Amino acid sequence: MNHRPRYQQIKQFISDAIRNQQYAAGDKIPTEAELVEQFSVSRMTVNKALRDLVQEGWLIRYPGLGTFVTPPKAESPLAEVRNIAEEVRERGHQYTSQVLALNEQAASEFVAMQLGIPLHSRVFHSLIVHLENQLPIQLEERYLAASVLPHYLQQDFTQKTPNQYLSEHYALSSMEHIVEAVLPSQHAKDYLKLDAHLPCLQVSRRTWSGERLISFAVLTHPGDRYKLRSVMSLTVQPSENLALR
Amino acid sequence: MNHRPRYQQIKQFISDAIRNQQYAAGDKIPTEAELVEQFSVSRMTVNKALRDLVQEGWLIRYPGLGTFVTPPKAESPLAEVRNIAEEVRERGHQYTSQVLALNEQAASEFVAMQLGIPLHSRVFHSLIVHLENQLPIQLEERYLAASVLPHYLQQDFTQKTPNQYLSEHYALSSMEHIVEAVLPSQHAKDYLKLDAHLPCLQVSRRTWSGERLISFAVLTHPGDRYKLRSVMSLTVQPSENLALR
DNA sequence: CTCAGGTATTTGTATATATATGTATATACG
DNA sequence: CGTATATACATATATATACAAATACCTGAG
Repeated sequence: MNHRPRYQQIKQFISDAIRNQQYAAGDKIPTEAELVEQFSVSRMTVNKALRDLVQEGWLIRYPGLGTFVTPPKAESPLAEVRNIAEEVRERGHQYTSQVLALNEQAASEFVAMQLGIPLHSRVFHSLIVHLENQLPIQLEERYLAASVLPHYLQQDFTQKTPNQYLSEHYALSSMEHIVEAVLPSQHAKDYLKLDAHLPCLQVSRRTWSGERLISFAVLTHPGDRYKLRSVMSLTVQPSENLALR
Repeated sequence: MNHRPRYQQIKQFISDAIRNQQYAAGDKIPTEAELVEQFSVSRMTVNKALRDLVQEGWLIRYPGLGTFVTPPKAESPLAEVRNIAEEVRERGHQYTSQVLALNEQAASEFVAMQLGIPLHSRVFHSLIVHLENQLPIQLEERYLAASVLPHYLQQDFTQKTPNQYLSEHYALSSMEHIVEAVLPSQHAKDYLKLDAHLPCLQVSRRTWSGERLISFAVLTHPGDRYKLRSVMSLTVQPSENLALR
């Protein structure tokens, strides 16, 4: 069944527990002796796993005391999800953004379903346009339950993208994307300065921290100008307004 | 008798055993020493066979541990890449397909670059439209190096999708997708029966088996009718014709 | 009470051994 | 040149054992 080297499985187990926040920063994790017991391996195998995790920056160890979780750097599994501001700057271009809306709403049926919360419960909403060399490249419409981040509305999102702000408060662990090609909505036409006939890429993204659903965002890109690169599998899914029968 | 090279016979024997489920995913297969015994050959011959099977994605090896059948879930996310025919049938709809083109070509600059092969080398090309209840839902244009699957052109792709055919001959291990929203090409307009102003989802997919790049395909979907669901991260990437400076 | 010293706990490190794969070289054959 | 063999050495995983070093805790002397 399990074919990978034992020490790698142990590494996985521990780093998973840290990502899931079963161990918080500063927590003491089990001793080598306890892990030997738990995994039925020799101490040197456990030691190899822990030394690796120290090397990778997950843990810090003190002889006589134990092994402790180090504060998580940018080393979240979503390191692969690049921040749009960083991407733009890496291309050597100027990044700016405009906050078009930032307010509190009662959850509509759609938003409530996406976030898995009761209808009409309080949600925060933001609408931001991201610009590369003054040219709008992404329209970001985001919703999150008010209880998730009570000070969301006080943030200045021209300085820090909502995604950055979320990452600082939650160890984001998984995402789901649904990608569609659509004609631009009125919003998109206005703020991305698009013609009505230009196709747009619309990405609906939900973000989890462990089991907790944190945020729902709709990202709209001018389709002829940007591509989305994925490292994973895609499966075809019929849209709601599909009339096939 | 059989005068194929010994190492190929060994490859065949092992990959057959995997296909026959004599070894399940994650199972440990015999060590080189044991196979040397069994086939009465030198270790280097066994080693050549096993290295090939690793390259083709069937096996994964660890020094000191052994050789294991590549597991489907943990390390190959492609279990989630659904076959379009199966997806349609799971929705209780009728699946059909039409082969619009099936031929051999010299690799164009674009195709050669995508497949990482020399310019003008021989490639197979197929153009297939997939239909759900008679309605075209995907246009699949596919290229692969002729050396990868010499009998590709002899297949009946109304019975078996190219992807199915590939999976039977290679343990597909990774994919890369680039997703764009575009207006339909002439091909797409003709075969998907779309209006010129309807946005399309265009998915460029490259498929690997281990380290080997197997195939390049462009899948076009009517954007208002289908969505693509992804379970992974996406990063924005500028397209070639981006004029920002 | 403080302090020195012993003890238990925990990690750090080193060595040896067994196993299995990774790689390189030389040779031979058709 | 590709196939196949023979040999040799390197590398990676895992176990077992031993001892060193850092820390915390307890205890008895003063």
